[in-house]
Amino acid sequence: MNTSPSSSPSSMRRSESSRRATLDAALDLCTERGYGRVTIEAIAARAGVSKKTIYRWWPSKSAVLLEAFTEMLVTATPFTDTGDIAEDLRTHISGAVAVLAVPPFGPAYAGILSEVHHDDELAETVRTQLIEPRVQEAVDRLRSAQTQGQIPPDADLHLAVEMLYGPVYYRHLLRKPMQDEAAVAKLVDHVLRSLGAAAG
Amino acid sequence: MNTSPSSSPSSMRRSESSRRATLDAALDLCTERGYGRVTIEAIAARAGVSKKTIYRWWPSKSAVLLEAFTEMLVTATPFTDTGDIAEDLRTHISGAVAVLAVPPFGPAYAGILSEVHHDDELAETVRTQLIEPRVQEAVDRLRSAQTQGQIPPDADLHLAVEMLYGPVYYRHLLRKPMQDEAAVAKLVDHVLRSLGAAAG
Amino acid sequence: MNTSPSSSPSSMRRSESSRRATLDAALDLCTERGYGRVTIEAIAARAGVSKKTIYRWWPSKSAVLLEAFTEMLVTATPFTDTGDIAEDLRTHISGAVAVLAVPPFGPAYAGILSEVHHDDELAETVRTQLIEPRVQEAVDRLRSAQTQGQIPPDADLHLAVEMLYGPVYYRHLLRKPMQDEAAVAKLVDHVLRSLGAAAG
Amino acid sequence: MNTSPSSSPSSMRRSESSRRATLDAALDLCTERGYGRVTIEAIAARAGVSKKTIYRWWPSKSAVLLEAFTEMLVTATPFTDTGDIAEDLRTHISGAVAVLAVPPFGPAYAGILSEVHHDDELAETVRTQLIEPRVQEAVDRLRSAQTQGQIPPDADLHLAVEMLYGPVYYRHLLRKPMQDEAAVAKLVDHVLRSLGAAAG
DNA sequence: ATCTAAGCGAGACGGTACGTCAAGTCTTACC
DNA sequence: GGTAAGACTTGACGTACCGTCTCGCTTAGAT
Repeated sequence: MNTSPSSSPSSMRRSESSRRATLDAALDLCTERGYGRVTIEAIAARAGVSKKTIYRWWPSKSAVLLEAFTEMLVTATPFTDTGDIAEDLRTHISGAVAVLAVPPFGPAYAGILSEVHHDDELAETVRTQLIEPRVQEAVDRLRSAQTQGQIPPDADLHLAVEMLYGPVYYRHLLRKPMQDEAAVAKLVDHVLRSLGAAAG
Repeated sequence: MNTSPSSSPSSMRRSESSRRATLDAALDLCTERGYGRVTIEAIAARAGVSKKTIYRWWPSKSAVLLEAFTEMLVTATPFTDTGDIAEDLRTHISGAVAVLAVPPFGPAYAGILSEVHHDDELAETVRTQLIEPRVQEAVDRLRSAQTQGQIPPDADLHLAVEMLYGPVYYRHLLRKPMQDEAAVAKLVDHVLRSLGAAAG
Repeated sequence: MNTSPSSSPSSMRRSESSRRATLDAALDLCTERGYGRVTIEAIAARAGVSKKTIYRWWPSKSAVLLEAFTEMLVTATPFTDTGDIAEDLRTHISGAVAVLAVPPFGPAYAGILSEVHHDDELAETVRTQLIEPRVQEAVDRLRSAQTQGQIPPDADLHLAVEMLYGPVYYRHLLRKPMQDEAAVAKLVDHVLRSLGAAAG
Repeated sequence: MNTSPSSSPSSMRRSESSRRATLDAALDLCTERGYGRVTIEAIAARAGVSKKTIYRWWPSKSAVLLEAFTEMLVTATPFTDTGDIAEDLRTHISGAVAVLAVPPFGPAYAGILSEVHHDDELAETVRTQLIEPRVQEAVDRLRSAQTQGQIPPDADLHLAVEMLYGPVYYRHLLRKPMQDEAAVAKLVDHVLRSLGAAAG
């Protein structure tokens, strides 16, 4: 695992304090003015860091925010195995919904996704650093439920994950986030039922 | 139905030719350079229209592209009623997937969504002009299937629509669009089954 | 003599009320915001007159202000003949200084002069309508003094006029206007002495 | 003496080559299209300099041209002391007339003066950087003549300077520049005579 | 223990686009 | 036909950020 998701000059002489100040300033600005109004210029000014330093270590402002965002997400949506697949999916999805509900993470993530379409490198990073690990965890948990007979052996687990995350993204992007635990539970139930599982 | 989706001064003296040239130029530029590199400046130059005129009738570049995009979408994803709900949902979702697959509409829509999070007015327009009419059509069709007994009477139709559109959006935003008709069919089957419908 | 110093279509159907409203609005705006910030746009709005109408009758905003300014000046600096040339010159120059000291005339005139250098037509109008009549009056009065023996017969009267007006313009343009009657009197004395006249 | 006539950030890091290119481009454009048609936009384009850089160092286009003009004038109108005050004044005034006769300096200066009336900062700069040093030189030279008895001890030297420069400005602004050395000589003679000096 | 090369802050630079303003032209409807 | 209203193209405004580029400075690793 690459412990430094950001990039090039690769040096031990990198200033950790500059890195921290940059990430913090970026999140603060994102909270205050929204993703679209965050600029490298402003991050540098706020962090007391030179623009050059930012450009040395990150390719774009979305990369900065992505790093800050990822740091957060890793700890926020753990995957548990209580033996009850429905319970565990509810916990996981609720965690994701909760993170998106807390400024600045929701807007920041929407902003990052907004640039995925015209930034190939960013798209790659989002997929490999953020999406795939999470999807893999979900698939793994589903597969374990499968071996325990809670889910039919021929179920399409990747489709299931998409049916779980899809509505979450859909609502987040249209700014009508999932309201409560009940909505999440209902979604999880439907997805499990669509796989042919016994009702939750 | 609002016949003039764009905005303020409201006048009969508005030049239709300027409006057309603007929308066309916007889409062309979106194809050529991608949403992120479209600028009002460039649209104006390409359309042979003054920036002032654009600013007079639209609040932002996303509003311009949204209008162009909406014009297209209205005719591209009609709702049919063949009596077979699975068939009709497949047709509709496939239409949406197909539109998103054709440049410049896919990138344009991703770009528009990307600004929904920091542009309240745009968000409102997207929801009322674009999303809700389409969702309503889908819900209507599902309800009709419900009265015909193809779907249980207590099914949550709005959730169903979200489970259909959700993965489409999810994949579009992560740039892994639905590959083929089979994938769409599988999704539709799962959603219907999650509602407790008889298998497709 | 051309009674309508402004220009082209020459019609009896011209609206006098529009003309008045335009000139008044122009002077008002000149007082309020200074010559540089007067615009045709603003004059039209203030006067309740269409831009087209202004462009129909005047070639530029300086032409508008020049017409308004000239109307005023005609009556403000009369030439008297008390028999005492020094007295009469003092009266005349003091009149000119006084007009320039009253907003909006001073700034307006400075503004008009400022465009003389890149507007040939305006330059011509300023010279023939404004400067030359006034210079001629001064020369005439000096000549009359000459025939009365108050000034030597070989004196260069045009140079004298320039030595009188020169410092007035010089100070006006550098925004250090003549302070008082005494300064004017001193100037007149010096000019007369430079001509070889008996001391005032 | 202020070695950096232009303004604010005051830095050693300023690019001299940008400064030169800007001043040169400004004068060139002034020659080609006249003061009124010179724009910051065009200066920047011609000089290969960014607009930001111009705005960083000068408050307005007149300030740019003033700096260029001042550089020229300093060397063009030196003050000599041949012992003959009339001779020296003729030399000085002829120098000023000559500079104004050479495009782009005459039109540039008229343009600058044209903005003195609605630009307080510019007015201050023109007075302190351009006018007063020159006036002071003239007054000094006149005072030296005074101590040598060429001019009466009670003569008003500042008035004399105004009588010299006044007609030059007057004629320049009305675009009837002094024609020749003889005209300048005549003016100088009259001014000296007005002071009570012995005839030239 | 001192070189020395890197990272660093600061910020000037050439650019692109922004959103606004006014210029001057043109069209529509009124009188 | 002159007029008020106002949409239109053009082009400049002054500002904000972009990403690149010196500058000196500090600072850690290698000499």
